[in-house]
Amino acid sequence: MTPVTAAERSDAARNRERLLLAARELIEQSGAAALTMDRLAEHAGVGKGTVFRRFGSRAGLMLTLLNDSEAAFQARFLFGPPPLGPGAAPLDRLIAFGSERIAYVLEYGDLVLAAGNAPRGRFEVPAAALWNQHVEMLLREAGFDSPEPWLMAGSLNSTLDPERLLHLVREHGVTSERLAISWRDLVTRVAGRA
Amino acid sequence: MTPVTAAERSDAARNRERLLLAARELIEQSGAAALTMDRLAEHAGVGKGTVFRRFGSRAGLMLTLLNDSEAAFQARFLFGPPPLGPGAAPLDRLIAFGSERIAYVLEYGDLVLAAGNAPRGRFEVPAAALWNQHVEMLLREAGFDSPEPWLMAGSLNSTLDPERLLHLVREHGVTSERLAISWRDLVTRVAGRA
DNA sequence: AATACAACCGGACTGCGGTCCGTTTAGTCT
DNA sequence: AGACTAAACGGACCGCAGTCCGGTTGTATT
Repeated sequence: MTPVTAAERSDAARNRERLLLAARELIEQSGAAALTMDRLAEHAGVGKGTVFRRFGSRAGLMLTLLNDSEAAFQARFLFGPPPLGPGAAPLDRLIAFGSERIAYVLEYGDLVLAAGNAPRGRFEVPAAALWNQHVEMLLREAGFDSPEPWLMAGSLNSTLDPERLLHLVREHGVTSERLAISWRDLVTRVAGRA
Repeated sequence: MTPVTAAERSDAARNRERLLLAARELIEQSGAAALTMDRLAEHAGVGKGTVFRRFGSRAGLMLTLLNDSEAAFQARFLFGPPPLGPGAAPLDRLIAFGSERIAYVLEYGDLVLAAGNAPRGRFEVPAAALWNQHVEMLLREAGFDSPEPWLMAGSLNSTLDPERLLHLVREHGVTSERLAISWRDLVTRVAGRA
């Protein structure tokens, strides 16, 4: 295989694996919030510069750590079984999308939070663009007619902001069930009949 | 006058004034994003410790700087003339609330952004609780019946998140008019008839 | 195997927000 | 006025994310 973009050097690949392994170990021990780039470099037996060359920033590292689960989530709402995936009624898919997203955020908690402190805000992230597009598509399919469908999709998505969800759960004891109910209520009113 | 809580010492009061003046000067020169606590201390001719004792954190400083305009905004939606203040139909007040909030966020831009990086997130801020309460009240008055009115109010408010609004305006050229239209569309669907 | 070079490495360095604590000072009491 | 004390002061200090650059190493070429 001769890739168009030059292949990654072997020592670089080795260090990337070391770093990801070390990161997961440290996070398992003390949580993602306590993970500092210095400690990660030390624990992986690597210089600090290497950490930043690989991941760009702390948020980039967290994004990389979340990559697999995020890809799995995307695969489920794009191609998976109903009601999340194609086949169900658009409104049902929308409701399922919110519920699953809420569950995802609660499961990965601190990791998602730390990934949110990206340089140019948390809106440039490719994943966010995909969610927006997906919600917009479902709105259209549900017969939604509005002057600003793209902004409406963004509004609905901002409702699922990890910082907000985790704040409600951790500081106010709100359950994921209540969050899901509130989401269902919201999208039902916006997109369809009561 | 003999206040219950001990009066502020004269040197403390003098330094607070100095700091606020210096902060406004520096912000006028280079914008709020470029304001560092070290520079502020130096420009005010004061130790760094003093800055933090007064305002607690950078976010606290920004909040203090916004205090007057925030109080004015609150007075307008609580006691001011319709359609923002009491007297108009609840749905119209809700629509006006969003428009005015959008205008406020765009006017104070970086200041609001910097105030948002508070210690325990941007949800503990007293002002946020008041907005929530206000939106929830207007929803009830509009005949809104839902399993989770408080969460719904929070969802609607999260739509007005400064980071999101400023991102849309600055990176995507969205106008405040379009944002206001989208808000109107959202709350109309949630709270009332089209 | 020797050469050459691009990619990579590491850790010292910077600037930031925030803390700590020994010193100074404003207000009060005698 | 002089003494006392709680409050305020200031700047050295810390841990952090992120940058920089002189030295090193993998890899392709001959």
